[in-house]
Amino acid sequence: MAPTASPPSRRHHHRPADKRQAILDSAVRLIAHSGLHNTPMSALARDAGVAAGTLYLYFPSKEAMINALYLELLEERGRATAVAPSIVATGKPREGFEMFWHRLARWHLDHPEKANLIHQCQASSILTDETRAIEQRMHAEGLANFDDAVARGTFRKISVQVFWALVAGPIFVLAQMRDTGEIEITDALLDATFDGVCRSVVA
Amino acid sequence: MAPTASPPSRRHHHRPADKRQAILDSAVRLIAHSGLHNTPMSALARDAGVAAGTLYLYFPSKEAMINALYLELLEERGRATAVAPSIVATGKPREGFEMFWHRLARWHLDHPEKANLIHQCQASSILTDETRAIEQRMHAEGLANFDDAVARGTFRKISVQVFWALVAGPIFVLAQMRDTGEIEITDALLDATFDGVCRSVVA
DNA sequence: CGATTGCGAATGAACGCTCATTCAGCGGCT
DNA sequence: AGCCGCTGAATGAGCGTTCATTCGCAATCG
Repeated sequence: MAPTASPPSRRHHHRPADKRQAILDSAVRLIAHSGLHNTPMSALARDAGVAAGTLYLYFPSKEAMINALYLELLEERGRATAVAPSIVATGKPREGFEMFWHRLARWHLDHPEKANLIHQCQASSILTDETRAIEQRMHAEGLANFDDAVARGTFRKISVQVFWALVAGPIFVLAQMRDTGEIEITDALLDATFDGVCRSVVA
Repeated sequence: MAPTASPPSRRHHHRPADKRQAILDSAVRLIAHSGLHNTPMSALARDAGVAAGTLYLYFPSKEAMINALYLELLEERGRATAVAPSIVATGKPREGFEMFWHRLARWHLDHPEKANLIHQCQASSILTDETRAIEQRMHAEGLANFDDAVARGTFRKISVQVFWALVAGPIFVLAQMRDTGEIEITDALLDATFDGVCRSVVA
């Protein structure tokens, strides 16, 4: 059944290769295309090039797999949007913010399938309480510098929640419009949006 | 099971009462609670006080039912947020906008189950092309006055898409945070958000 | 005015199918 | 040989959907 070229087998043993990652990659692609609940484990296994049973060597259940995948995507997005502390620390917090926003927007637009999966997970009721708790912790970390920035007068005096809503909300809507084919994302459109976002939160 | 007083209107036979609406109401409640795909038709029928087969007298399939429900919710939201033309026509477009925004926010916050269902439908791949097309038509109607308002200098010169992203995005994020119990919505929080939105789109 | 009949609405048990999950066995490694 | 990662056919629960049957009412008949 081995279809395409097999990877240049890991020397020493055939280890639990990056099979796990292959499974997750397939999950992202298929679920973004067919939906969380129209993607059977069998299809997932076929696409990843493993047997159905193999999935259960890496994840205890479909639900657990989705939850793990969700958290890994959040982490990946967090890494992709992290701004070096050096930039924040220097007197250019405004630039740090622009960097962050553009990275967040870019991530959602460059990885439509991953962004879509995050969206599906949030809407469906598949995420466990534990996952939600971990997510909130990550979110809190990511916005740790916010209070400092407000204190320095970088941002207007608003709560973190309002800040996040004003900053991230527009990105999510743009991403969704793009998914439905309603719009094409251009640099001009992004810049215009960022301009609006700045007016709403920057002091 | 007949709950409220039935209108005496329909002469001739016992007509299809508001059974259809009862089904849709149950759908909103159960789906918001258990998720689109963890809500079997059987549970829906039980909650609505009808037999399983009855559902198929009103809708040809589950998918068709969801699509119909989705469109009806969009219409309801459209009606709830519509601003009288008289207000728009008079020299107070700024007030018209404030009215619209607060109504949109209120609707999402006062009807968490309905808003949640809309969200779930958009994320899942259950909506048909036809439904998406109708939705876009409705959306275009709703934003018909936008160009005029820009011409009059009410709003900054931005595209409709950017406008919608900046205006609605924050509301969706707030609603989602509220659903997960992350925040409690207060008038102050809403006002702060609206203030930010105004800065981003109002000239 | 009561009995009878016609008919569409409503029922709910049954059907077929899909899908998550399991497990007995296989093949290659050391 | 012994181990281990992996396989994939088998399992059975749960779901959407169907349809033969029943129900309730109104018009018609005696």
